[in-house]
Amino acid sequence: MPELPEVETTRRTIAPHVVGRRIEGVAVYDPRLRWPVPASLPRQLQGQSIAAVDRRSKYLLFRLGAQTLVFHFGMTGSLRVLRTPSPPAAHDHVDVALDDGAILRYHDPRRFGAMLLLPEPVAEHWLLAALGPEPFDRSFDGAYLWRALRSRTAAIKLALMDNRVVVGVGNIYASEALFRAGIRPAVSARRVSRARIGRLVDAVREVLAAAIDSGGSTLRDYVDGGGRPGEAQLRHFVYGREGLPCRICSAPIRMRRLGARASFYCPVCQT
DNA sequence: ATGGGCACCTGGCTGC
DNA sequence: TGCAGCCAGGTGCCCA
Repeated sequence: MPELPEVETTRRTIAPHVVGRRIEGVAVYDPRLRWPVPASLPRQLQGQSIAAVDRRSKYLLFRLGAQTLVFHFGMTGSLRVLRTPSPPAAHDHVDVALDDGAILRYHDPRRFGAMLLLPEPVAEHWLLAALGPEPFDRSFDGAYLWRALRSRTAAIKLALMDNRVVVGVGNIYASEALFRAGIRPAVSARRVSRARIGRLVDAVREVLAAAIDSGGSTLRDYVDGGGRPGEAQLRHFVYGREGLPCRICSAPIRMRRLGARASFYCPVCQT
């Protein structure tokens, strides 16, 4: 599901509806997520006001003051704002009712997602504490990535998807960024030259920024805070395009598995 | 510390 | 039409 662009698009589409609002009540229809939604959560959330909606990695953070309501969407999670109430459907897990009548509804068929209420500073919670830099942060540059990868023997694509190296890059955008940088996904990370690592930093930023501009990628489940699908999947150069002609050189796109994840590349544009 | 593989769960698609 | 098998955007955890 959601990689950084999808979580960020959700954040942007939801924030105008929820910032400054007070939580009237919470209904949990099915607490079975990656970690069970605590029975005490509705009582703890009731009456709290949402000061801001932030994102860290693929986590969405609703700042409540002393606590933060944290969502992770796993593979199939989505969060949307309902302006007019409707009865919960299959896989709708939680409704958060706001003081203006809007409903924040969490939907997650595969239930790999999470909903947690954590004390501030939430950045120090073990789930977030070991995360690497944000891709748009200044600290994520060629020098940093070179240092982070120079001793890593794993495939460059797997290293790029390692949250300790850089956050937010999942299976779609790892393939897309490596295509843009001209690097084959299976190459050992430490064997990629310093110059190409620099190009990869730019490629990661460009790919993620373009996907955010397109409202994220919708392969199956993803919708933004308004319930709308994204369009970034229409602009993928390699992901999901095995056998189709490369958009640059027309060579057939190839697929191979790395760490059990499908990885797509152009055998001509990437070396 | 790093790497590899599995597990968690549901639904959609393919091929027999 | 039915059904088994495979696959899917993530990541925590176990073992080498």
